[in-house]
Amino acid sequence: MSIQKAATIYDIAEALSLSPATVSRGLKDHPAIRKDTRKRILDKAKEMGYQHNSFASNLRRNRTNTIGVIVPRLNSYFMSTVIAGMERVANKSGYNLIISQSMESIDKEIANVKTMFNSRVDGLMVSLAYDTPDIEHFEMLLSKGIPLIFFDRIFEHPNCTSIVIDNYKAGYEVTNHLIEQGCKRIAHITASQKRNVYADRMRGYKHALSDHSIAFDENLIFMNNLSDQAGIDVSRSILGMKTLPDGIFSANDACAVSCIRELKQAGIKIPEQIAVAGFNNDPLSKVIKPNLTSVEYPGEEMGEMAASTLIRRLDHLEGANLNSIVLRHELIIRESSMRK
Amino acid sequence: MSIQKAATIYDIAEALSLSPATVSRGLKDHPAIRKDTRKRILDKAKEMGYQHNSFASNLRRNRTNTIGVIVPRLNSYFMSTVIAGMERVANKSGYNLIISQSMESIDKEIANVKTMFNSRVDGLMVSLAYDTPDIEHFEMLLSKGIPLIFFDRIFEHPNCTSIVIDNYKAGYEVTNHLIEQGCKRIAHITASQKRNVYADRMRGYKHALSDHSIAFDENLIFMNNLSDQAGIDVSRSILGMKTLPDGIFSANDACAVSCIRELKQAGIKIPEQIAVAGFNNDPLSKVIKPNLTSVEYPGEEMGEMAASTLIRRLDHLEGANLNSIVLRHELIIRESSMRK
DNA sequence: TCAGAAAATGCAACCGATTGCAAAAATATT
DNA sequence: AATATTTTTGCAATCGGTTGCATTTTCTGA
Repeated sequence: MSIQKAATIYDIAEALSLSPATVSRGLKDHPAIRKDTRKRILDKAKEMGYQHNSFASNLRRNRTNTIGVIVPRLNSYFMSTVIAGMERVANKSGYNLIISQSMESIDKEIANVKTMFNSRVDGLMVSLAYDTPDIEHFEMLLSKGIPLIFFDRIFEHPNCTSIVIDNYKAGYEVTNHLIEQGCKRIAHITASQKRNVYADRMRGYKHALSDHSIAFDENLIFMNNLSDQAGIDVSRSILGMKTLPDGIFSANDACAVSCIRELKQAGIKIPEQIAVAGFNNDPLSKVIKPNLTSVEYPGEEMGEMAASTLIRRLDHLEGANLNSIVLRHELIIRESSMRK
Repeated sequence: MSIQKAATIYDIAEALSLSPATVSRGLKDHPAIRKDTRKRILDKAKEMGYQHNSFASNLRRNRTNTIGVIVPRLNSYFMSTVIAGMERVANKSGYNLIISQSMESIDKEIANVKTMFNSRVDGLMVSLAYDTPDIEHFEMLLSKGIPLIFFDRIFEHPNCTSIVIDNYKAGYEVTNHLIEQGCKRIAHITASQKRNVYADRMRGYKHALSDHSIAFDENLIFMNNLSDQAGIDVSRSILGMKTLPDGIFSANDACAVSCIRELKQAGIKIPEQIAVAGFNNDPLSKVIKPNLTSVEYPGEEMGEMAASTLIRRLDHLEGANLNSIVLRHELIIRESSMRK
């Protein structure tokens, strides 16, 4: 296997008796280059198999054309959908994506930010870990003017754009729907209240209860990591209660699904005895029997929005100073909560 | 927001009346630097908030510490699991991951390879698109000695390591199992036979049939993109057949699941009338009723393997010249195929 | 045909870290 | 104390594009 050295603009310049400067300009669409000169350069470049060296370019221009992404975990349907959206937009605009996961740990998140910073990303898109208390660890980026965008699990900050859905409203709608179906004791499964997504949904839940004069009951709140196992644990707790709840609102679908399975196994009728609703509209929700009521949540669009907002900002285009973008959401009512 | 300029080794050198060369060496553990000098350098670096500039370094060393990944699609459970594994390993070894998706299109795949090449990735990990006919578009990497690793959807090549499972054997096992459950007319849903994963599973299917003296029937083969919709289409075709098949082996779970739903809706009893098996052990398989028989497929491990093999090769370590790594798989038998 | 304007190209200094080799400083040897 | 060794440090070139400004070439119009 012969390893050939890459052709540079110097090689092209020499071959055409031009200066590297002219070649550099010719390779882009710099106006001060004659059309035929540009053509000669382009042809020769192709002939010599020239490939642009981004590092030299980055070094000089102090830009990397790389965008960092930090997410809690990659292996969820929602998150991979978001990333797919980001990738599409970034790629179209000539940006690369560097992706890392915090594994829901603040320490790993801090380490990731440092890595991103050292990699000189042009901008960063972040969805926060469960227990991240503040965003001090992003200060090094902000102080250097590197744009930071939060999506889904956000943190309010004057210099950062956030892409979210209205979690409060969605939480309200879900709870309201369950109440309308006759539920009076609605359990809520949620996660760290440090995160807006969970805190807001909970607020919506509480508000809907109070709007229907239902007293909030601390014992009906289950706070965990929303995993399959957590769903099983919650179900067991529920089954051990003197009075069963008649509704469950889970802050994600995975947990709701494993609840349903566990409860069904214990002979509980869904939705007759307990109506269940989840969140995210994961593919699972259409497969579980009974089909799971959930909130449709535009992951791909969220990713696209985050990326295009960031890129607009990087390219100094207009309309990039928004502080918050709220995407639509939709309550999808299915059998798991329908008592007619 | 004040934007401060980054400190460079020149700044440190000046502050300590040293040369940039010494600082550069001091920042690493170069043996020819006195301990106390190194300490002074390190301290000053921290004090000045020095951050290593990888671009200058990359430019000079002609390395990027970046690994490219090209996958057909990001938004599947299996793929995001693979990527999670890769990310973990890469991150631990100080490599970044640049990820892009081919959307199952050869043209996009070619474009992605070019981007990766221009980004000067140190190595590339690829799972091929459906209809990629050859790997000519990777030649530019290979001729430059850039390591290329295929995983899952591979292409045999003397210079490339492949990470796979034994798809032939798995296909055989699934089919054999269905036959043991009494199936005699087994439909097979698969995708482009250009891809090893599908061709091998099909070979296993055929071989199992012939080992049980069951004639291969062209009409029982459905070739499509294995999407939800494809599953629905296949189900309709099946329902329109004079003689129904009594078994279905789908090359992925998503398609198997949508088949089951469609068939159940048409009143077909699963597994009594038609036994069904999928592939991948997607979370869906444990939720669909009846639970879906499938093949467990170690995504995370595949990702870890691909990344660690590549990194070993980049670091010129031993044991990195393997041509093929075959991971374990396991047939998980569930209700959808159990006729006792 | 020639001055002057406009267009095209070239010069040379960057960007910041790396590294072979030379030079200087510190230590050891006689 | 003078010389030979061993450690440390510095010089300067290099990686490959980019870009402000100067210079050359081409084009206009009188």
